[in-house]
Amino acid sequence: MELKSTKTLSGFIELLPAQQRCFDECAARMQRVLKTAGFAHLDLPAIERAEVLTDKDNWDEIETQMFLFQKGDTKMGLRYDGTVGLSRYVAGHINDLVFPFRAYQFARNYRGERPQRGRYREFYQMDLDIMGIDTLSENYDAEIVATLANAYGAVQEFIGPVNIRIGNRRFWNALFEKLNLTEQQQRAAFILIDKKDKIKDFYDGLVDEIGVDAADEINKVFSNGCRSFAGASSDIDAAITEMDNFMSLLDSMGIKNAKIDLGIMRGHSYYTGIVFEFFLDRFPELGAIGGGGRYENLTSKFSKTKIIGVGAAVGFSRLMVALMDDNKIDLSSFEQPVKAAVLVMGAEQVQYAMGVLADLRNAEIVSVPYLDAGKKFKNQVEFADKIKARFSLIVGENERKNNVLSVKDMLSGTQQTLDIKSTIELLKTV
RNA sequence: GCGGAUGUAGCUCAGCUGGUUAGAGCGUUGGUUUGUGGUACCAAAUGUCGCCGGUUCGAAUCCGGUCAUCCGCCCCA
Repeated sequence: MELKSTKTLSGFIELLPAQQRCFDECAARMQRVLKTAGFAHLDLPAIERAEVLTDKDNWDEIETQMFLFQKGDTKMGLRYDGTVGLSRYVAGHINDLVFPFRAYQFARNYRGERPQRGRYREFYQMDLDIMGIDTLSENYDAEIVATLANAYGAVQEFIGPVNIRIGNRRFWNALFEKLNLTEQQQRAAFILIDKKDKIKDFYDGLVDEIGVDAADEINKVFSNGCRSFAGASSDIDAAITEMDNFMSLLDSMGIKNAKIDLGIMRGHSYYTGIVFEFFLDRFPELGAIGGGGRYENLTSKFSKTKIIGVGAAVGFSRLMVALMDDNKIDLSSFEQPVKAAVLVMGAEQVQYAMGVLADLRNAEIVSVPYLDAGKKFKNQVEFADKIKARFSLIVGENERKNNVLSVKDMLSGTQQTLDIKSTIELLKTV
């Protein structure tokens, strides 16, 4: 019989047990930080109506980017990030929620694009957002960034320290206005600035799009800093003041690893104010490991009420898989979860062994039995060794008759005979 | 959608200037007197060499096509 492939579909991820434990631990720690900051956990549907996911009508074109399908007359698709579903959710439950509304999601998202390194078709993303009706203070922007920084801080022992770069769309909009750029020129300039670090002919490209004079002004932002434009216009001043305020709020919350970098743009067109990206100090080559910003009008297609938000997303799978694949995370602490392997020598001992197992578990000792009692004892010890059990608890005829256990220390190889109570005491102290 | 690379045992790969029964390491199973693992030694099992076609006396090896995977673009809603 021909064997079927055991490989996952391209772009899909699965982890080995130790990796998964590490993944779960990091996910739990980061979520705990968000819960402490009062973010409500939302677990929204993975499938949305196609019209929620896209405004485009060209089914063939968007099918290359998303997973779309049809049941009866309903076109639907898998969500590609948390923001779209959240917008629908908030707009739909506007009377049931208290604003400013803060929520986080930790969920799988799906993209239909062709996979490549660090880009998957199915991945976990952590989204956190604060949304307000009509107004939402820019002070929340700082709170979002500080909260996310703390979430990364909770897993610092695995991923190392992060640094934060802060951009500001408002500043650029004000500058573009001042430079009298057309809408088309603004869009072109946006894209070039966003890709600034990736492309070589940044300046030449700018000149092509918006002319020498404007290109020189934009270059000045990167050479002399945004402050050199102080007084150029009231909008520019307001943007600079906004950034100053933002940075001092971060400082108040103990976040010292942030700096302004106006090259940070973010690809999404919906951002309107502060934008930010997080990077790893130790592995800058991984690129942004999370980011976000302030947006407006994201819910306009669902509600007439104006909802303003600031949010962030963490590419959690991408981050963890990139680090684990290159052995940048030490998994040794995740490889030894079993405290006791209960080895059973002969079917007559099974009943006694099961009682021992229940006692161990009541005492919250992670314990695993080997219940093929007819197997050679050698195989049983080998099993205990392979699962890296700290102790083997041997149950043979003698042990059962005397109501004791042979407790073998798998590191030293030494062995002693103890009753169940003393065994549990020993295991709890190790 | 475009470009590059790769497809050989469960896994990682060698073999590829064409030539008898296709190899290694790891893993798996069994054994080294059967109540004791991590080391060592011995042995065994497993492949239509991705698929289709062509060249040839002869193809894992050369050529064409196709599919798949990986990498890089495009795209990034």
